[in-house]
Amino acid sequence: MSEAQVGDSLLFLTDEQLRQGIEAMFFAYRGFTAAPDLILDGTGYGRAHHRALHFIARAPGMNVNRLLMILGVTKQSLNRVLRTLIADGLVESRVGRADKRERHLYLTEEGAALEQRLSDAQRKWMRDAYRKAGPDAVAGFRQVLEALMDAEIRKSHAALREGTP
Amino acid sequence: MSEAQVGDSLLFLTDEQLRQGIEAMFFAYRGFTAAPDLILDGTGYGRAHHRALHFIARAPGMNVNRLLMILGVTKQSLNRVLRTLIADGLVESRVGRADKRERHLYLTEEGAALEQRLSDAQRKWMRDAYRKAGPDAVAGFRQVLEALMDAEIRKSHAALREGTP
DNA sequence: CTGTAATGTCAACAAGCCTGACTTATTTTT
DNA sequence: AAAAATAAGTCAGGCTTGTTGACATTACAG
Repeated sequence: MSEAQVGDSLLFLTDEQLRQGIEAMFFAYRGFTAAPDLILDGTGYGRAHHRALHFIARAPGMNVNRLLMILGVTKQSLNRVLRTLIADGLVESRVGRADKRERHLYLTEEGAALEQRLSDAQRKWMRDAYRKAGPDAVAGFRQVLEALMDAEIRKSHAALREGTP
Repeated sequence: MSEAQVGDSLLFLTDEQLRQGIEAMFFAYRGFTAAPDLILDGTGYGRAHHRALHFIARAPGMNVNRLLMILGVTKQSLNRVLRTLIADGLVESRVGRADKRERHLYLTEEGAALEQRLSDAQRKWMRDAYRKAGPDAVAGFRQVLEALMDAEIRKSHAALREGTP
């Protein structure tokens, strides 16, 4: 509590301020997933499917192992999701050229269409929030989020932004 | 990175920038919950228990209905969590004075101790991120989070900051 | 006394995650 | 060429957290 407020930009780090940040993160994440969840309700898919679609759309041709690392789940868990998406014709799995053990993942037209709907809803939400908060706030937002990721996760994130890992 | 600060203040709203924000949110939330999850692993409790403990600690004497609204789950789901916490002596449920139908929730000493451990870990994570990002970034972060919560959720959050709803 | 509200309980079920053990190809190493 | 490692997939079983639906208890209000 009385943590020596040396006037020096430490004042905002009270436990109370931190707690408010934690709660804001909790509520914001709920708001963040609400829009796609609504769409998914009608489809028979869930958040896990959404995440897979998102990252396959993001980096088409990604192999299963890399997707596994990005999502941070077990292959059994991912496989169940992927199996239904492939069976339903939303995702296509192609044998690797260089290494035939690998399967490279692509969205079909139908898969891309669903991903678009989900993505549009979520981006709209994000865009509205960004507009309300303004560009400076957005820059700060991104900085804090980056800092909140741990080192390993940040790598996945960086790899996605570049072309290839 | 090359974060395109062309002053225009609309340039950052490209789909690509929004998508990066969405992904950052996804990864950051994982980092955000990682520390308490580690502690919970040893205890036999899960995130649902953590959330209940958090909000009971935050507003001692809160009744079940209010906690229900804040958490946004069904009473059956919360009840299971609450039942184990009460049975294990981490939470105490007292009959309301004014309205004896209500149950008011309090942490026991043991409950407060666990909540502290969880809270400390999460606050440490948050504090480190805040420090890395700096005060201006934190202000922006909070602004965007507020905007990301939808109206209903924001009410829950506001209710917590005041005394009574 | 009756209707409504707040709370709690039981049962059944699904999503989504996990571990462990194992198979099938294929590539790499020895 | 044989052995080891890697990528992917599969089966079986378990856990947590969420859902519905049906119903009981208690207490307040008219």
